[in-house]
Amino acid sequence: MSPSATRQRLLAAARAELVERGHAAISLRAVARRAGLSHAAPKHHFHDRAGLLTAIATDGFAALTVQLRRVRGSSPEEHLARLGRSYIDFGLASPALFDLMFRPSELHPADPALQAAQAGALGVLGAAVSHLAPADPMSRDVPALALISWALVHGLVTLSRNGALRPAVGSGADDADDAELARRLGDLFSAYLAQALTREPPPPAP
Amino acid sequence: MSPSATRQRLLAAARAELVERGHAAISLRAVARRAGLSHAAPKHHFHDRAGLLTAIATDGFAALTVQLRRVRGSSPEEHLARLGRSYIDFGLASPALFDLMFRPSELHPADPALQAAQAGALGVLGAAVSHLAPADPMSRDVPALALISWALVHGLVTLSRNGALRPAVGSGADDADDAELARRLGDLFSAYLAQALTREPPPPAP
DNA sequence: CCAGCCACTTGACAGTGTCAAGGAGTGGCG
DNA sequence: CGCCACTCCTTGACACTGTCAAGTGGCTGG
Repeated sequence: MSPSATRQRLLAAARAELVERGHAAISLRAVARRAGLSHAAPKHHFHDRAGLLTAIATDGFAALTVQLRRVRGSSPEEHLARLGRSYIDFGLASPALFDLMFRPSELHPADPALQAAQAGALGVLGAAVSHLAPADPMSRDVPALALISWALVHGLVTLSRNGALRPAVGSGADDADDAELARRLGDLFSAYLAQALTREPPPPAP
Repeated sequence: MSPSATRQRLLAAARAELVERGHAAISLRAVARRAGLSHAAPKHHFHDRAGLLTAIATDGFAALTVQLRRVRGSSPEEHLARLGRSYIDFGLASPALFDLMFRPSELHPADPALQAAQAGALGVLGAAVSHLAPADPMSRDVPALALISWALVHGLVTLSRNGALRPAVGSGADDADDAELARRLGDLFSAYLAQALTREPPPPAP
């Protein structure tokens, strides 16, 4: 709870280990060593290994939320499209953190702080979609559309980092192409979504 | 390569450990014990821990492919919708396996057998989408739509198992409601997609 | 018959998460 | 002032893990 200095030091060390050692092969003893503490120091602040990871994931959701809140768009459609792009960028910029955030088996999924942070991120998407089509006859499906949009961008991040999109992009593709394809697919989806909601002719393809 | 008996026994034990111990906290020594072999037996057949997991993931993609190939639909739209539902069901029926299949950090992502199995599953979705709108002026975006559809159902599975959809479904929700919501969102998406492609009035909401 | 190979075991090593117990410092209270 | 309780952290230990090196058994082909 109280952000004691050593607790913060442990968290910083854990984040560093996370980004450089990659994925969740993160070791309590290694972060303690990096923080200059004894090997059981983490146990005191975060009861478990899962407890430490939960704290990091919670911070991750908070960071995602503020990043999404910063997004602006001249129209509701553009706003949603930029939100999706921002979400994709977040996932691709810090893959290890993003991975961890959606790995409930290694976290304490019932942790209230974690759930609150998670709900905060969804709230941004929900608000954006509800602004998109407030008077549309299908507006009762609007939360559903928020979830669909979320699932879409989330899936794009996952597949992109798996290289699963690569066969579609060509033989000489690299990671950057993969990421760019993910962004373009997100844009394309929001174009389709806007078209379906306004029932106007589709926008020119990118 | 050759499906020697003990190799099969190890794989079976590993799958059993995977479903009951959950996620990838699967231990080489535990599967060897369960298979009645010595603790280093897995090393001989699958060089690494990642090697074992890669073999299981490859089998998983193969199983997903045959399940998707079995799907039929009276119309291309219905076919795609049922494919999505089948994909979601697969992910929710065996969450640990599904998790593993999309965790390249714990696999050997460059393994040719794994990549082939992965491409096979995508091929089924790609074929379904290309049948959906062959003469549509936007048909050059059809592979993009296959990827979008894949990303959507994939994200739905991930979010559903995370309980991330739960806030939208109500306070008294449980896992079954979550799964049902994921399926309904998949159906809704395919309805939107069909509408966007045919530019006809939207179908009645479920 | 026997050399070679394949499939597997045995033994060892460093590293891990978790627990119990203990110590060092600090603040409060008689 | 003296003492106590408390929080924070360390130390030591345990069982367990993945990985490697070396060894063993049995089957096979020459």
